[in-house]
Amino acid sequence: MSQGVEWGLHCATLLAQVPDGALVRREKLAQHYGLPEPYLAKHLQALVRADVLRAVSGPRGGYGLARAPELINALDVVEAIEGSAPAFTCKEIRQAGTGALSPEQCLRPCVINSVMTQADNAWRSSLRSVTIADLTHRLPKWVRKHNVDVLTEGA
Amino acid sequence: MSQGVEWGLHCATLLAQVPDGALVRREKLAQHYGLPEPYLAKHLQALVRADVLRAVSGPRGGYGLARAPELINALDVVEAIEGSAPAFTCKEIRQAGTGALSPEQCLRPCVINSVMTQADNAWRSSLRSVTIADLTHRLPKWVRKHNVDVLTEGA
DNA sequence: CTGTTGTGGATGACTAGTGTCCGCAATATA
DNA sequence: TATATTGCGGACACTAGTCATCCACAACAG
Repeated sequence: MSQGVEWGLHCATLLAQVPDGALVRREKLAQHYGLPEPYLAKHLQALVRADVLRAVSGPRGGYGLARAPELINALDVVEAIEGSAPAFTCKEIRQAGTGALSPEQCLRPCVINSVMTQADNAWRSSLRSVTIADLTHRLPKWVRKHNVDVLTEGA
Repeated sequence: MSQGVEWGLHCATLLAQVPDGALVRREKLAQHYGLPEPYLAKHLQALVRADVLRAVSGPRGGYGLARAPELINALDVVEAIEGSAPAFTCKEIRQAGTGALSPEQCLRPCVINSVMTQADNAWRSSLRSVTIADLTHRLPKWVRKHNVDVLTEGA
């Protein structure tokens, strides 16, 4: 899995901690976690397109959450960066080779595909059950204070 | 996710269907699903190393299940091929950059890592709950007959 | 108008997955 | 024991996706 997921999750959680939904510049965001700014830009763009973050150009611009942190879950962030395609894709090999089944014999979905899909759904449900707000609340409050202090210093 | 997972799951399920745990040659296995035999060999080797399949060399040799199909679950097969490492790996970016936390401040695991790990566990639990025996039982019996017929013809 | 900031595309390096090949080891049969 | 068959293991290309950077363009505040 792409490390951009970790970046996106951390950035979204961080943006949920700034007071009054203030905007944070990309440079500041990158420096806060020691990330390469040009590449981080790519992932932030994906998050904006997925309506997880909002971006404002120009001076006093930057990034912020597009919605209330209670309305954004971890799956939103992960899918924005990794895409929503399931990790497992059935190639229907049961329809190939000497043991091939005809298309009429394959009206029922492949049992292996079903099992993998079920596992994928369990994974997605787990991520969907956690919101960005949950993530911030699980942080010790002195960590939240630390983050806000770092972000607002020199502002 | 590697397509070898699909191959391994199908092959394990197929081997569970042959009567008396008879061995099936690699060539036969590859032809049954129209797979490239040399590459399939790689994945079969991994399954043997993981004690999912057993292999016998020489004439009358081939592959069979290493254990009873009730004692092999889907996760065993997936991990044998994909490895057991979780898809998400935390790079601890909270300890880097201007917002870095000191190692003493990071005694608690990263909340984002926790969430991803929890989702990963849900995925693994889902796969672990399904055995190879379950997979064969979910197949229509005329499919099982079809597979056995194809495998035993010319034998 | 001007400087600041994000957007989108083009580009390249690097890693992992895909696929093949060949010599070696193991085994059943004559 | 000799031989043919079969799986094992490593070496080798090819491909796709990730990682990373750069630059011209658009949007915006003072």
